Formats: sequence, C-alpha cells, structure tokens
Amino acid sequence: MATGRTHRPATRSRGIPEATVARLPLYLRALTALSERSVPTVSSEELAAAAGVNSAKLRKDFSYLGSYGTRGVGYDVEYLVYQISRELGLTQDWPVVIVGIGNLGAALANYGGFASRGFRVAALIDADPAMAGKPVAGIAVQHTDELEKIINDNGVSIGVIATPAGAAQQVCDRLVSYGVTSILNFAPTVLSVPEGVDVRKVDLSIELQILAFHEQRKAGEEASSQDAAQPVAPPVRPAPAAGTEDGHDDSDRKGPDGDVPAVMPA
Amino acid sequence: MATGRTHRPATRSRGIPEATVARLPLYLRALTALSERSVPTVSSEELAAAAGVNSAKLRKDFSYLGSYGTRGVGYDVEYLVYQISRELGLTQDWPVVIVGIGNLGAALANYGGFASRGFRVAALIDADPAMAGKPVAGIAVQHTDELEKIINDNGVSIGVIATPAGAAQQVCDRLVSYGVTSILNFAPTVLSVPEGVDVRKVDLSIELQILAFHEQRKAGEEASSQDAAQPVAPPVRPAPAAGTEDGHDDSDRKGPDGDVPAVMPA
DNA sequence: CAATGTGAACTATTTCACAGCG
DNA sequence: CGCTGTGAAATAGTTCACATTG
Repeated sequence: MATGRTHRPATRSRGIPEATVARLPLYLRALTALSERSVPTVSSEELAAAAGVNSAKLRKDFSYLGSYGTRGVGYDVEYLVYQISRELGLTQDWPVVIVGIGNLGAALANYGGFASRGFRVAALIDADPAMAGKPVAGIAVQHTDELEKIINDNGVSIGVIATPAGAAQQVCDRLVSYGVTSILNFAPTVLSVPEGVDVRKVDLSIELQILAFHEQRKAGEEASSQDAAQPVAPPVRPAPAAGTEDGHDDSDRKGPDGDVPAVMPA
Repeated sequence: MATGRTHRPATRSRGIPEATVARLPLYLRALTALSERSVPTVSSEELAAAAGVNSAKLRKDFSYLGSYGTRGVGYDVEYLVYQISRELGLTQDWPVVIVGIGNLGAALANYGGFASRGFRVAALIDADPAMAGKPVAGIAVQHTDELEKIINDNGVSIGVIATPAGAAQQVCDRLVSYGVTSILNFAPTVLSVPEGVDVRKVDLSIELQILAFHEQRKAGEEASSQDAAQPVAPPVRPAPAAGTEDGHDDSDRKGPDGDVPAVMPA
C-alpha cells in the first residue's frame, strides 16, 4: 500500500474537466430519450433544457469532446449519443459485483438502469451463508468466499458496496486486492484506498442533511421563534480559560449571524 | 436591467459556501464517532483524516461557521458536534415522506441513518392500492390519496421520490403543491420545480458512468486495442455538407487529443 | 442567419503559508 | 510551541458575448 497521501489530485483525466464528465451522463440520457422519439437533431438550447443545465455550459462541455455540432443547425442526436457513449466508455461491457444484499443491495440488483448502458451484474455477494443460493433479481446470491474467483473469471473492475458501514472497509480492501479499481460506495463510511483506485460515494443521509440546511434557511427568513425539540447534545461550552469570559454563546466572530431560528413546520 | 442578474445565485445561503455545506455532514459523522469513543478534542489534522479531506480545507470550512477551536489544542468534540448540528438544522425534527415503495423505497425506509439525525419517516406512500396497509419497516404504507393530508398534518417539508422515472415529475408536482420545498430525487429524471424549491438527486446510473469513464482511462494507459461488444448505435456520421471535406474525423479542433482511438470501433 | 465554438471575464473553491493566540 | 484562523495565490468551473460558419 505505500500510499501515504490520502487526497485525490488524480481523477483529472485527459483534459476533460471533472465537472464536465459528471454531466455527460445527463446529456446522454436526454439524448437517448430524443433518439427514442426519432428526433434527428437538437440545438444546444433544447438539449440543455432537457438536461437541466444552461446552454453555454453544454456547448462548452461538448467543446471538450470535439466539434460535433453543425453551426446553424445543432447536433445530430444519434452521432452525439455515440460519441458520448464512447467517451464514457459505455461502448464496452462493464461487469460489476454488488456486495451486501440487504434491502439496498437488492434494490440495486433490481434497478433497471443498471443493466441498461453497458453495465452487467456479474454477481451478488453476501457474507451471510444463509443468503447463498437465494435468487435476487434473477441471480443467485453467492458467498463472500467466491469473491476472488468471480472477479477474476469475469474481469470485474467495478464493485458496488452496499454493506453496513462496519463491513465496508474490509470489503473494499478485499475488492481492491482482487483487482477492482473503481468502487461505488453506499455505506456511510469514508473508505481509504490505494492510489489509482477511484471511489464514489452515495450517501442518503448526507443529502438529507444538505436539504435540511437549506430548508432551515428558508424557514428562517420568516419566523424566529425557537421551540423545536433538541435531541442533540446541549451547547456545552468547551470551558474556555479559567475565569475570563463566562457564558455567552456566539458573539466574537462571525458565528451564525443573529438568528438561527429553528423554525418548525407548522 | 432591474432584475438583471441571473436566476440561480440563490442556494448560496448565508455566506456559507455550498461546497462547505456539503462537507459538514461528513465532519459531523466523524465527530459523532469520536464522541462515542469519548474523545474530548481533535486537531484539524486528525479530524480531516477521519473525514477524508485535507486539514486546510477543514479549517477554512469551520472558519465560515465561526471560531470554534482553540489554538494550540484543537476542537472540542462535543461542542463542535452541537454547532454543526445546529448549523445544519439537525437540532430540530424533520418529518419526511417517502413516495414509491418499491425495492428502493423499502430500502430507504429501512435505512437506519434516516432516523438517526433529526429525520423521521412520517409516511410511506405508494400509488399501488395493493400496497396500502402493508407494513414496511414497521410503518403501514399509505395510498397517494393521503398525501395532502399527511403533509399538512405532519408539517412535512422534505419529500423523497423513489418512484419509477415516469411518475417522478407528477409526484414532484403534487408534493410541491402541498407545500414540500425540498426534494430528494432517486428517479432518473430531471425534475422541474418552481423557484424556492430545492432538489437534490441521487443517480446510481450516473455514478457508474462516471466510474466507467475513469476506468476506461486507466485501462487506456496500457492497451489500446478495442474489442468490446458494441451495443450502442454505430457511428453514423451526420452527413456533412455535400462534397467539400470528405472523411476525416477530428482534426480541426481539439478533439480527443492523440490516443482516443479511432472514432469507430472496428 | 441561426446556432456552434470559444476566448475572455467572472465566480467559486482549494491550497498555501504564516501571523497570532492559548 | 502547536495549532487555529485567514489573507492571498492558485485552480477550477461558469457565464458572457461574439466572431465564425454551414
């Protein structure tokens, strides 16, 4: 492992900005829909609207891929679908393993979009021997012991972790040791991986907390009464030096300006 | 122009950068773990490592909240847990509804992290009458007809959409019309919502595609043969003008520089 | 002449590096 | 003396606006 560093300056591939890469799948989805309706061409304006971005951004994004449009006309739908697919690597087959077949793992296995574009569920793995053999989404669950063989036999390079948080790092280590180099992590943990391995995480609880933050702000605009329950630890001050300041809460720096009113949904 | 400026400068709440907000939950989780181990204080270095970010970033992030650390010592764990919780709005109770109780909806309902910090599943909703009354995660599923009442009675402002893509926009519209102002969308669609409503999306298929992109690049470092199957549409050229240029592909602009093989797979 | 492709301006985010405090 | 807090520099990403072209 000789890793030392933990951050990831990598992931900046071949001149295409990461932010652009993250939007390509969005464009692809919109284009696929157009393709199914046999629409031959789209303007950046139309496509941008369908993908929920603004058109300048979309054009700039496409400019990183090359000049695939026609001035005065727009983009050829089929051609662009192909180019983006190729850029994303979806013209090839990606076998994936899903580890942890609980509620979430099962949901993932059943998720249609999984199989759609180039991804194929090569195996479902669970540590519980009782799960072994059970069919989920038409595939028999296999025991963790089979991991190495499965990964080797299928050339799996992408693994999905849907285990409880406690098992995630261990599973991750095993996946990596068997050759997996991309991991999609649903467990609420920070995984540490060696250089060269990509991890993306999907974290429900984080998303909700971000929403709560904004929700609180919205509500704060109006009300300013405070009466929500507080299941969280009370604001124990870290005990400053002994005896200078006493107990005010937030006044020295910026702190929450004025009112962090805790509103409540009526 | 009076209004002049663009549409979405919002979401930039109260001086705290969005990127920072997105990391607060991460810090909170790491801090909670420390708290459970009764660790009294942490340095930015340690906490950063636990959260998987670098320490300068963490300090900068915290500086937006106020000066909650002690120079020469670090941060008081309990105090910081409280401050971040408060900032995120987690000291209050957030009732949420989950709409669409398929595999994914059920997984979400069962997800422990849901209930943990301030979030409470107020109701599980499904359009299928056959689901009504069925208990999932200990809660009886209710029919969509009940939505309005449930939202009003519980003061729900956050909704989770776990329906198929086709139903998502409709469900979203209803949620919004009943007063929901934050939506977590698991359906693979771009939702359009009125000003003032926040949407965050979680999209498995996009995450996989991003991984595939990087995976492809890694592989491309070495090999350069292309022999995967091609389920995607063949590279039909958009038929350029009639007769000027003939068939070169990417030479005028940047295009994929250098090694992105040929445009068409064998 | 409509719509792409893109330099240039602007905004956001990260990182550096160090002054200053406990 | 160690570690926070933060200006300032460096990067990354977005938006503007328009010359260019099919």
